[in-house]
Amino acid sequence: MTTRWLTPEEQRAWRAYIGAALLVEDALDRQLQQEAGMPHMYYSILSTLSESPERRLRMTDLAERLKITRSRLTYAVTRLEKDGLVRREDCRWDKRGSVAILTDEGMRVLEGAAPGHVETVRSLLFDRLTPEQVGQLEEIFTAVGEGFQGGTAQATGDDVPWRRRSSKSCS
Amino acid sequence: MTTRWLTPEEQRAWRAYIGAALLVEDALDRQLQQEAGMPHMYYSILSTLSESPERRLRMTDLAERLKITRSRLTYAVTRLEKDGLVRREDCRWDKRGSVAILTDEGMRVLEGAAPGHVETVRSLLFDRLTPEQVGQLEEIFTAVGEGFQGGTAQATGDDVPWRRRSSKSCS
DNA sequence: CGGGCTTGGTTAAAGTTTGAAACAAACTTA
DNA sequence: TAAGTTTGTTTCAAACTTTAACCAAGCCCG
Repeated sequence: MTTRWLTPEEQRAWRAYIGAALLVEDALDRQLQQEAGMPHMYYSILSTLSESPERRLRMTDLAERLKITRSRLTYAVTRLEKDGLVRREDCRWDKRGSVAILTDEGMRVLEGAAPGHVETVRSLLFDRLTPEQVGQLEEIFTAVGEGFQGGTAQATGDDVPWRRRSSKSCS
Repeated sequence: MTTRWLTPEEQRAWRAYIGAALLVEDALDRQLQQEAGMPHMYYSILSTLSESPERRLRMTDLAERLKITRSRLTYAVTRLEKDGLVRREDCRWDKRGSVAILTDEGMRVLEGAAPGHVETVRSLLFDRLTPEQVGQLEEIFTAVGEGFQGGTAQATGDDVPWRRRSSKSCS
């Protein structure tokens, strides 16, 4: 089949998106690196843990929510553990498993970094959008995200490497 | 001043965006790594060069268009040069400068990879959006991107590290 | 029970990105 | 024009990500 190239509108949208998304992530990383000494993803790890019951989550669940690989998470948690912001514990129900737990210190650091982070997100993104656009943004990326639930694979109807299964809480 | 936290709508939009953007970038990287042996950013470098007059661009201009640091670009171009896809030449007008040039081999590789890449972009993004949403996407990220033109700096009205100046073409 | 497959998590090596110097050419200006 | 500053690019080390094993614990079924 002959390639369906992008239409001019699609090209403009794609370029605007790719460029701005990169700038936003960079700015976010820089801001958090300055004020909290960690990149955005690490902040997200703390943040996700803080919202979980007992501030704890199994590694696989955490990876799944953050949409990152287990290996990447292992590395990150090891670093955060060294910094005393997260602690690991063995899962009592499944001896293979381990749980990441946000420490009090981690909670403090998170709370200290949150205002600056939110302010940045706001100034980069929401301050520039109308309320309608905020709604559109949500719809667009919800739609895009859903594409990853059912195995969209391209040309070669391959196996889907991004889908992940779930596991019991193990609180 | 007390923090202006995100509203529930903003939170939903932010989460949908962060998650999906990550998945998209990952999928793009994986697809290009498979089919072209390079990450998305490297592909963008080739692509940008291919659209420039004489397929050449000064390092700084290239970095600016791609919204990446010069250092990152240097590393990438060094690798692409090793692979024979790009060639460097000294700038005749400004002896400090150097130009990156897409080689014929680079052009071939790019052309070979383009269809698969476009197909992926389409299946991940545009196939899931209505034409109106494509328009909204462009507007949203154009607005966001414009925020980086005038120095938006946050809380501490600091110096702006992302703004870059321009330089002569040096064709 | 006892292989053999799957799952949860880590590890090692290679590749990439970052951020702060280092350098050298170009510009400014006294 | 020498001294100081800015600009274009590279370099280096440290931090991070990826990929592909690897290992142990659960699971399945004859």
